[in-house]
Amino acid sequence: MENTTPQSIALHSSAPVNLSEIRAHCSSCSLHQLCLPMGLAETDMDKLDKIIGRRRRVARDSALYRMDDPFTNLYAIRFGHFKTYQINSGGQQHITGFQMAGELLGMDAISTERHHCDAIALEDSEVCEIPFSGLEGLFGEIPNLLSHFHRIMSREITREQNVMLLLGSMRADQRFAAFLVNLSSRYATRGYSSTRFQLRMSREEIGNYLGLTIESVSRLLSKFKKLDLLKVDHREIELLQLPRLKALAAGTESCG
Amino acid sequence: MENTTPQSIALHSSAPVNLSEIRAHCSSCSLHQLCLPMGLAETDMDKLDKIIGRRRRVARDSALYRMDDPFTNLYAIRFGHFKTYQINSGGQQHITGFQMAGELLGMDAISTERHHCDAIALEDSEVCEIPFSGLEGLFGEIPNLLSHFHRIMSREITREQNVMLLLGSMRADQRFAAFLVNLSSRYATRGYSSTRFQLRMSREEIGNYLGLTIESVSRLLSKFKKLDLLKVDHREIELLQLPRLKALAAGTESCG
DNA sequence: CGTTAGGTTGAAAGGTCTCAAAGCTGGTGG
DNA sequence: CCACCAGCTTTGAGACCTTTCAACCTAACG
Repeated sequence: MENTTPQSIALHSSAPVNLSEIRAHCSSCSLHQLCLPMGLAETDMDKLDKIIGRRRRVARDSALYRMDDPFTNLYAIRFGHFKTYQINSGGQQHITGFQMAGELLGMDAISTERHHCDAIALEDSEVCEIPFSGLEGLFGEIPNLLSHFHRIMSREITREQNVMLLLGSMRADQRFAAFLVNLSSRYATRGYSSTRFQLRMSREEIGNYLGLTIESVSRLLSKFKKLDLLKVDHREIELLQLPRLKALAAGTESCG
Repeated sequence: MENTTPQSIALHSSAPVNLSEIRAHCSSCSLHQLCLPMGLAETDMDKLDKIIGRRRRVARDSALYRMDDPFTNLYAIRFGHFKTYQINSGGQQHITGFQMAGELLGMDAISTERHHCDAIALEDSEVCEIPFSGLEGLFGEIPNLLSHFHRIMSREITREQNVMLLLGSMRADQRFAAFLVNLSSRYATRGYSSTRFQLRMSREEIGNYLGLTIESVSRLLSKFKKLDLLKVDHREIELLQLPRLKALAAGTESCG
């Protein structure tokens, strides 16, 4: 049996993180049309490569960073999934997002130079460390990089506004449908199936994110199954009627 | 009676916006330690002045921009208050934020070059138009401006995460307490009283923002009044026990 | 002084949560 | 190979919180 896949390396090592000191190369990365270097010329991508730190493995359930950690790097996800959550003063956590390959983590830390949330790997994952000071140094040289960085931050703002919309004005079934539709489209842009995928998070994590209890999520899954909107087997999901799910999320259609 | 105050100009003119063509000057603006030019040297502030467009009046209830409007400017609020809201596919609106003097509007439009929400003045207000292309041109020249801009965008991300926390995991009374405490601290940083201020938004708008009905907001006000946490007279509010309100928002204390 | 918009209050309904129990699955050890 | 356990999930019943629906109030305004 081969022992060289990322997962196996992480699993067989004693240390859960920082396993890989391999330098990252944007130009050879399959995600570069989705990630920070999007649209960059080859020469500019090389410059970006020079400032990018090592690739870093993060084993399942371990932290990429924790709240209040000093901010030095942004992280681009190479593969795997993460969740980010805040802990309120009552001690309970609330998940603010699930992130997947090609997405950038840590932007909320720029303002105070400390991370505002915990970022935990949902499965064995790998990220590129992007030292922010190095990135700032490149902005003057590569205007395209700067403007794309602004677009990424702006997109994060609109993403969060959509979640506010979801939490502030949708019923439980709408929220859950919107959640599934959102995952679906993100997998689609990554070249995966928009109708069959694996949930990387537990029911509890889904509920926490959507402002629902685990029982409500479970009931909604059962209800959607009964309505033939989807099939579930553990975390394996197949969306049978994506259009109806979209209509449900939009509030156009109701599931009495 | 004088007819030269910002309000009266706006009120007596036929056109609701674009009344003022006076060029803005950051250095003479009382908000420059709160706003985009924060921490800038005098000479850099002058450069910023050169690219900043006119000041623009926005009469109460009229739009600074609308969803899908093409994005050309960011806006810094000089005085007055705004609300921003999204409209979901069902046609109902959801308020994503209330903005006040010194805060920046429009950052969510950078990613798609179209505005993602409506921005409506809650009272007669004035903003500085900041052409984004001009701002981008300055970033290379003034690194401090760029890094402060990044801090502002990052702060917007954390602000929204806090709202997600509020909507996703707080009870109605906690939400309302958190809302009041938030306003209180923002007025405090602007040099106003942290305990006495005027609500610029209707009960309906508060409820919409907090994911509650107008009736719930009204009941919470009555409840808080009964508990001697505050006094209300229409939109005039006095917080009588800010510490207890903070404890309520934090979930440390409960109001049975 | 009637009208209107915004706000308050009450009673009933509804949705989601809480609590509880049971089912399923994968891992462990005999 | 099977029994057993722990963790996650599902399902049910009742409670609770917030909403809905309705009536009433108040201030502003023509």
